Amino acid sequence: MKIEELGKLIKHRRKVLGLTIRDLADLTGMSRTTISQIESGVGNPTFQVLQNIFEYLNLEIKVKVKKHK
Amino acid sequence: MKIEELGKLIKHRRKVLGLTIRDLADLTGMSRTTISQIESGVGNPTFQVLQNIFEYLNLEIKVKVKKHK
DNA sequence: AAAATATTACCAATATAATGGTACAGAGTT
DNA sequence: AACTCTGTACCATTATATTGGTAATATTTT
Repeated sequence: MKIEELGKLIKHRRKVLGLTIRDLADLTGMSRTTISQIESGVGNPTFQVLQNIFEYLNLEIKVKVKKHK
Repeated sequence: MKIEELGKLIKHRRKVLGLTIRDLADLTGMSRTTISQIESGVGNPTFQVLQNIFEYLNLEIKVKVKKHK
C-alpha cells in the first residue's frame, strides 16, 4: 500500500463519517495541515499520527506476510 | 496494533528470515539505530521507513474498517 | 449571482525522526 | 582467559515531520 492510496482511503473514510478536515483535526488534536497533506499523498506521517487518525475513523492497521505468487 | 506489537512483529519476522539488524540496515539503507529502536518499541517511525523495512521482510500493510463489537 | 464553507498553498518556527559514530553488555566460540 | 558477533545505550548533528498562522482556491449553499 502506497502513501497515495492510504491518503485516498483516509479521505474517503472521513467523508463517509461526515467529517471535515477541521473536525478530524479537532478530534485528534492535530493540525489541519498534517491531515490535509496525508490525504493529498504529500507528506510522510509517523506511525503515531496514523494511529491517532485511525482511532477516530474506526480504522485499524494490519500487517501481513505477503503471499508469494 | 500498537507500536510495541509492531516492533515485536518486525523482530520476529527478521529472525525468521535469518537476518541481523545490520543485515537489514544494509539492505534497506537505513541506520541500525532506527531499526533497533523500532523493534524495541521505542521510536515513532514514519510510513516510508516502515514501507522500506516491510519490503525486505516481505510484509505488507493493510488497513481495515474495525468491526463493531 | 453572492456568501458561506471547506480545502489546499505557502511559509517560518518548533518538535522530533533519522543518522552515524563510539562505547557498553551479553552470549557464544576458541 | 581473550575474541567475535549481536544488540542496545548514548550523544551530537542533520533531516524532516508537525505546527499554526494567513492567503488563495475550490466547493457548496442560499
